[in-house]
Amino acid sequence: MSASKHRLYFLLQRAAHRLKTEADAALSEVGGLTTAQAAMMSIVAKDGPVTQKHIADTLLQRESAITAMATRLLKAGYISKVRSKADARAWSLQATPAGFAAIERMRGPFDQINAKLDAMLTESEVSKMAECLKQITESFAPED
Amino acid sequence: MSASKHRLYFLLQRAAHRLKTEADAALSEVGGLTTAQAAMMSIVAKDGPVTQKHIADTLLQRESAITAMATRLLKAGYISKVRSKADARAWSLQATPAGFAAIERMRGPFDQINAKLDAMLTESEVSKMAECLKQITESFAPED
DNA sequence: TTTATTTACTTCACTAGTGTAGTATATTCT
DNA sequence: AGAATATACTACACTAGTGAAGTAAATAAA
Repeated sequence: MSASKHRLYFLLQRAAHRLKTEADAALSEVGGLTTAQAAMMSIVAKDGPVTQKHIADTLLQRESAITAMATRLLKAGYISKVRSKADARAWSLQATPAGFAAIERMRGPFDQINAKLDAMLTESEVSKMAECLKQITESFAPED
Repeated sequence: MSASKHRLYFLLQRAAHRLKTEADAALSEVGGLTTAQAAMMSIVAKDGPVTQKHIADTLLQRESAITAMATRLLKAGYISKVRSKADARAWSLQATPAGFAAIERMRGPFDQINAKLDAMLTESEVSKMAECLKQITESFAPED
């Protein structure tokens, strides 16, 4: 049991938590977005008008989490939320100019974090890590 | 920028979140503990009577998070909380028999998760991952 | 020995997620 | 077309964390 010997689960959670907290601190300095908000905004900005289901699927989260996050982003003025013309059940979310601006502001801090990661890991370590993390996410996908 | 190209930050958060959700579901079936509670209980059980500060340092979390978690674990009857004899400010937390029993029950599900990880990753991948995750946690330690 | 500072913990308002139970609209099956 | 089912979202109670502001005890400095 190599994974249990190394306590891989614990190490993964701890690293993720530490990195998230650090990123949140860096983002709060330039203002506007938290890392969780940044994750959702990136999808909204990139994939054009999206439904909440699309976001939930991409982030591997529940629809209820997206409802709550959309409410916060709406209140902050970063997204617009109108009924989808194709489906009366669904919403159509889009980034506002203020939303795009907030995404721009967060780029700097995020580049710095990535630079720090690149400084401590070799290129092959990064790509190896990425591969393993993808595999973990896939293998632990719901209902399998 | 290898890390940004691979979106390492995003992959790490997503894998951690997915793994945690899956582990929580598995633990809830045997009953008693969540993964967050399991993390704290492991420390309390292993390191004997501990202060909340010790737990906060080990888990890289704020003292306020530990206060809240200790309250829940106390209510569940998994720990005892008495004043430290050495330091009147501090508490002395210890696992109760019910706490030890809960830890035992969670071992099965956790072994299964580790087995799944071992099945999809080679031993060298696991140890390499562990090393990288430790390095990330250290490099992003507070105040540096 | 007083004073200042640090330390261990608490409280509070907040973000952010799960999971369950609901509503309203779409879709599929006879 | 009508009935059954699936889908998109909401509401709610809950866990779990941050960060700031506070209290009381311990330690260090004067």
